[in-house]
Amino acid sequence: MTTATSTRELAHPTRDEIRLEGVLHALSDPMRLLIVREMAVAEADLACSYFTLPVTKSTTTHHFRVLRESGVIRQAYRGTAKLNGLRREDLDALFPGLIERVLEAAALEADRLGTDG
Amino acid sequence: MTTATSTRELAHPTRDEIRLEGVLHALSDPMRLLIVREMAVAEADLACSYFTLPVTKSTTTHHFRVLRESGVIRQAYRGTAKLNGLRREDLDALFPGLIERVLEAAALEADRLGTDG
DNA sequence: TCGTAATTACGAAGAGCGTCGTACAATGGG
DNA sequence: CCCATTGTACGACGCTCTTCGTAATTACGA
Repeated sequence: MTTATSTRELAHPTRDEIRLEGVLHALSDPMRLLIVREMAVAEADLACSYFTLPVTKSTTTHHFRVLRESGVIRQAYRGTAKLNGLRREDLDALFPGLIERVLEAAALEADRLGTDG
Repeated sequence: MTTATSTRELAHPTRDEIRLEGVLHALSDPMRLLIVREMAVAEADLACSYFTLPVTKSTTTHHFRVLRESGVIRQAYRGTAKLNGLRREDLDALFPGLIERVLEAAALEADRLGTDG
């Protein structure tokens, strides 16, 4: 109802509010791990529509929200799109090296299983 | 029914059967993370009764099983007790450095939050 | 053999998760 | 102004999870 154009704000946990258990849980889902892996290799933030997951848009929205609310990613509106990016700095400050190891482990497992990522 | 004394066998996933998502999920529960943290600082394998968790024994058994079936720990009977130990070699071979980072992150978070582990 | 300590099995309650479908909202372009 | 694009809200379904209580199992020791 406010007159501002892009007032759509998204709730993010502050760095202090991020919990290890929440991050691990967020990463323990195959779809979300896939999202995070694609996001990690990207230089810039990506729109949700960039990710082509074998689930509906509703489900995709749900997974993005879980990732955001756990502190793994940051989301911001830009026009009709919503840009997503890893919160690398926050995660590395809280859990040094953790994300890198998870990404590396995911890549190794993908190779090992012959699947992709 | 067999005449052997300690035939009680426990099903463990082979190294190849361990999945990253399963490991992350297993570690995403506070109780299980607590168990793994205590196990990590121990030199030898520990009995279930060593761990004093704020849940009942039934629940503790459940968590140990989740950890075993995800490949995080190994369990073996010895008398009336059941000894538990981290599968460090398997985990490090599959996901190099991952467990160490998780343990380190858990310790950092415990310090940060003033809780313990 | 009997008792005790350690752990499991089973069933159940309650909550949460992943998924979907449909209807809705916001933005930008013609 | 209308429409296409992008993403959300809501309700629902089935499944899994965490937790418990109680009964049962196993092994050791007296």
